[in-house]
Amino acid sequence: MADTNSPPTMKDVAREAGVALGTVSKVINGIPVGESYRVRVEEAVAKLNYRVNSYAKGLKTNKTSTVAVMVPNLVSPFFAMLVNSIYRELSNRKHRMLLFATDFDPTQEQEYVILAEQQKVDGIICLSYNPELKVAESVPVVSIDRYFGGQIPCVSSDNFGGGRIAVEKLYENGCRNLAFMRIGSKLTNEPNKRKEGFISACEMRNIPYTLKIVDDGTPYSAFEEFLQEHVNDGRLDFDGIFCVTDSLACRIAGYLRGMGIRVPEDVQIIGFDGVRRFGDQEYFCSTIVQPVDEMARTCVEVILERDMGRSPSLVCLPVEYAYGGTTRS
Amino acid sequence: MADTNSPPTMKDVAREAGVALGTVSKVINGIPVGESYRVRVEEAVAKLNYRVNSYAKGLKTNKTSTVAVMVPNLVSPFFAMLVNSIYRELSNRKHRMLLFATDFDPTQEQEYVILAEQQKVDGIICLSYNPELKVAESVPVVSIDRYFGGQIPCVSSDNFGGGRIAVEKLYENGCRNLAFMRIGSKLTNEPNKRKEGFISACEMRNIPYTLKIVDDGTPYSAFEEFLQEHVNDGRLDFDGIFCVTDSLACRIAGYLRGMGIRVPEDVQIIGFDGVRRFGDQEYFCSTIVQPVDEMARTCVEVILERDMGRSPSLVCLPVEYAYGGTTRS
DNA sequence: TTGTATGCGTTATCAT
DNA sequence: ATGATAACGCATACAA
Repeated sequence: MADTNSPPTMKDVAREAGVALGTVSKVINGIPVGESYRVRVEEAVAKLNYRVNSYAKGLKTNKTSTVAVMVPNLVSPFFAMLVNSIYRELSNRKHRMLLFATDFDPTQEQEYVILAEQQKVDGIICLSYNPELKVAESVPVVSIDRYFGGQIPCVSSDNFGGGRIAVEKLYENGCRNLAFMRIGSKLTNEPNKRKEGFISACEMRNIPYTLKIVDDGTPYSAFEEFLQEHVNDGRLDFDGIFCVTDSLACRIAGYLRGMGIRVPEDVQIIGFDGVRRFGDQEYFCSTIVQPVDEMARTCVEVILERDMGRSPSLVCLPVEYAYGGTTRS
Repeated sequence: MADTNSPPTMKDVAREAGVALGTVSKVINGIPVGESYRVRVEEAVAKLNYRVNSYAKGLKTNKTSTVAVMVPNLVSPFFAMLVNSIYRELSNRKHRMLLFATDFDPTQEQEYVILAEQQKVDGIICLSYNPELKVAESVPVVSIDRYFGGQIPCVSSDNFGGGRIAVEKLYENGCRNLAFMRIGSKLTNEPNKRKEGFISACEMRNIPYTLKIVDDGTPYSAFEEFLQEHVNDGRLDFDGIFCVTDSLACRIAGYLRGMGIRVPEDVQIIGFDGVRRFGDQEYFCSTIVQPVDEMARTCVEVILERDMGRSPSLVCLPVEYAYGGTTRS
């Protein structure tokens, strides 16, 4: 037995089993073959511990069963949750996940798209901050939370509806003077609609509101100063605050408590995302929960089944409110 | 121009540039070639938007520049942090990351190892819960937090030292009656040494201590009941608790506060891991911080440079205490 | 039903 | 220095 230390190939299996190469291939791929042949091949496979070489297979078939997933990072719990769900979905469909973290850098995003193209992935699922991302025609792409125009389908949650729900909930809980707070890129992405929904609901109900919106990179102390400006005689001007993310909501709650203002007794706060402590414990704050599993499932479906009929260009999934301690039940 | 819609190959580039195939390959790989040839090839590459097919390359060279990373999930902040750091490290070294989530399931772990082998990855970095994981000789493996024996190098933080540091810190802060709490698999992995370190330090200082250790799958209410049993006249028997993870520490703190016992005034708590709210904000609790970046760097180094001299079989990296609100100061 | 031969896109070994 | 050609491991069309 010429047992070199390199992994066995189909040829080795064929020799071991005393059959032809094509027969081995058929057995491996579940194509019917004479019973006795099948058994002999299977024995040889087991004996040699044979593993099909996906690189050879991918080269031949032009299918890699691999999808690239591109997000800013993995430490933000929302991204982590999203990637986790996408992974599960891909795994269920027998696909591998090649992961790229962009750190919000448009240049890196473009480089990773090129890498993914080289890897001949079956598709790219991206949460991109590059408004002019270029990607080859030949590789399917689905975008999360950013609408690139008709060519690239976009999956997002109902950000507008979420903004409205937050206002409705705060109103229902007795709030009559609201504030919206946001920090983030100026790019026109879907999450911007959280603000639109907030405004729309406030105006419909005739609720006075204030917006505090700052660009990415602004120190968070800007929010603290803003809050201090709105405290008179130890009382905050607002009795309800809607924050663009749970992360911001928690920061705001911390500032307020530090200023001696009680949450939720004096002011109620609702965030957005629906992330949980340690991934599976309670919500960090009362929040508008994004349907992460459905978003992940939709992304994967669109990527893997896009050829059957043009897929919808923008799918918007429903959100819901969840109590997390920063509202009155 | 026969412009089929399939991506251009080297052959197309060669034809476009009017040179031979080998010349194109050399240009692509930075092998010196006549100036005029190089320019023509580069122009053709740009014009056709050519991308090297890594599957063909990988098949030929038997190197894929891809590393498989296997963790239980991505939503636990510690795993998320770890994967994030490993990703950065791989990315710096121009490697791709193929990610597998095992959900703590030994069967899935074994299947993923086979998948990774098929993918011909350059190595596998795993945080495994399968004590008898089988992996082909030909693919390098590094294990995190579990020592498999001499063949497979293991990277972990100084769990024993961390346990000692926790005790020292609690003692220094005035605690004189300690408890250790743990939930997790019975498997002998490195984190078990947190308990050993705790005991060792307690005995060295002659501090009375109690252990509350339950198996994976036990409901958390077991801890709550345990605590209730140790409350007399509204006072807890212990004045310091060391928990095996930050996650558990936060749960314990929650139970205690619910029972009217103040943290850190009545009892101080130290966790383990050093995870932060939203990945980048404050620590969840006072904690023993694992050197995640160093662990990631070490894993990647061991995987990518293992052939030069036998790599150490067990590397243990230093941890440190950090204040996070559940201790005094 | 089984075996043989060709080619996927690339690198590398040859002559030229 | 450059161009033709043989593998890499597999799937598949075709011949037996």
